Amino acid sequence: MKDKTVIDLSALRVTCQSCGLYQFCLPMGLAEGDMERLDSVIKRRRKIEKGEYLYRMHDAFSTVYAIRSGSVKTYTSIESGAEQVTGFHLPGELLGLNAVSTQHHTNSAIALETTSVCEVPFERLEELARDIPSMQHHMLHVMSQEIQSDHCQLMMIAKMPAEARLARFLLSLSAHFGNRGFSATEFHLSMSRNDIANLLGLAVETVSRLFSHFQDEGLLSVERKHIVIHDMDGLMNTTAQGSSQPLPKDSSSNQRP
Amino acid sequence: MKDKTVIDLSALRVTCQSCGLYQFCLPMGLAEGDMERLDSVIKRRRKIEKGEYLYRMHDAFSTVYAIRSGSVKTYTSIESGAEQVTGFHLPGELLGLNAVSTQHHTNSAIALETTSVCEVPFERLEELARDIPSMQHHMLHVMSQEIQSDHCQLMMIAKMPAEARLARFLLSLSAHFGNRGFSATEFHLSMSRNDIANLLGLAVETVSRLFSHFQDEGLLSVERKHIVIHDMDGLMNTTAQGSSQPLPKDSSSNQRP
DNA sequence: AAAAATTATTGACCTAGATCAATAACTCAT
DNA sequence: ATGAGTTATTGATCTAGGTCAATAATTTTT
Repeated sequence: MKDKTVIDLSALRVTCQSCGLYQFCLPMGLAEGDMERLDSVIKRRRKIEKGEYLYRMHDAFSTVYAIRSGSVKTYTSIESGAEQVTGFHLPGELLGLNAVSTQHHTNSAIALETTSVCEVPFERLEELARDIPSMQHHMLHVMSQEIQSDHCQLMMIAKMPAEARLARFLLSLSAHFGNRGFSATEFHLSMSRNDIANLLGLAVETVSRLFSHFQDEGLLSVERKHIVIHDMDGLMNTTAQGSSQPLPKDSSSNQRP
Repeated sequence: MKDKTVIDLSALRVTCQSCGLYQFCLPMGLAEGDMERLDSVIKRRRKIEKGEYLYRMHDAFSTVYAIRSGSVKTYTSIESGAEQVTGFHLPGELLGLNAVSTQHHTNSAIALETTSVCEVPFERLEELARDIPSMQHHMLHVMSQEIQSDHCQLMMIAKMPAEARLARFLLSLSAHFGNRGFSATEFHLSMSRNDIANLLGLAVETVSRLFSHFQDEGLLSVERKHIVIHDMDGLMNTTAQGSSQPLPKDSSSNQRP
């Protein structure tokens, strides 16, 4: 039986210090006083149910979002109707900054499960960034990371075989969870096979077959969305399409899994 | 016969106002006084011969580069030796910002032809950005644009057939030149077929065949690196793999709000 | 200016992964 | 619980584009 008051209390106190993720999130590296200024700017905490949108492509841009819990899929689409998943986003990640240049969102963000986010008005954040050098730097840092991770994704889709792409995807998820104190070898996929396939530029069927194949090889166990990695090194080896294995680093403190 | 003194004079005066590209470049939208402050920060003008590196992957990051003339190819590589071209960069573009997060470059930038760049020490730029709101905004703007263009590239490689990828590539070059007052229908490719293929995630042979194919269709003439587009609409149609044609927008016609 | 090296084109063939199709397993609304 | 609608798995086939190979055009080196 749960004590409702505890839940309500935590919901009321919207402070970064009280959030377990603050060292991965926006306030990363801020001095105490600056963190309070940031707190005063964070509008509120919002709860998003599975399938709800955080924002949609073409929406006016005014707010960036920090994920507290849950997970979010972002994707762009073109007129022809084709969609491209651009990433899955986990707690601590900052979403929406890439709309700065157009002033409207160029992708949609939809919750993959019940998700809680902090909303930060971008204008206020820009003001803060002027006064707090480390905040300004952090925003550039976050965007720079996103670019790097996009380049990595590009390379993966353009140059690596299907097997290596899925292995890398799983390893990066694993690293992400590991970094945050969760199990790196056993976790839950909040996204569908379809979404994974789309992100990796593959057909669903290929992803399905690869999961089965990895399982047959004894590299992992997969049962629907539950993954247990048995042979991390083995998985890594499959990501090396040439000779030496390129270890996948957690694009961590932020960005894509 | 050329008058050397004119050339020397323009080389001496390192001011943004005197540069034909200033409305596409870093000083975009700056007030006059602010532009002078920017001028005082720009270290020098550097000339890079074809094949020389502006910077290499893993180099320490200290400087961002604005291209004045010529063109630059950026690419990342992984341990296995595979390389991924991440972009071709033309006058007015700003290079290097994506190294902010790691403090060292994660890609290499090599000149495709004789190229002239302005060097801006990043630390000084960060300082300026604190004092000049529109400069801070512009830096975020540039990075946001880069992310959007990477997402577009991702979508292209993951979802579009080879023909559409090359057509889009040519159209975006065309738009870029058009925007800068050059011919949108006749231009020179400074990059090799190999580089184009790499950027688009294709084999050289495929690119070659597609050029021939486009020519057979009467869409364009190609002679080595010289391109003349005859049927812009026709080219656009080939980029629509489904139904309606997604018009390619120039990746770098920066508009400040 | 000739030789060597690089870059581009074209053809013949082949394969990784897409597509099509048929179940099976799960989710959700009633 | 029950049926409708998803989502996942597996097999059979097909194809876009990759690979291999030969040649030509161009650039670079000597």
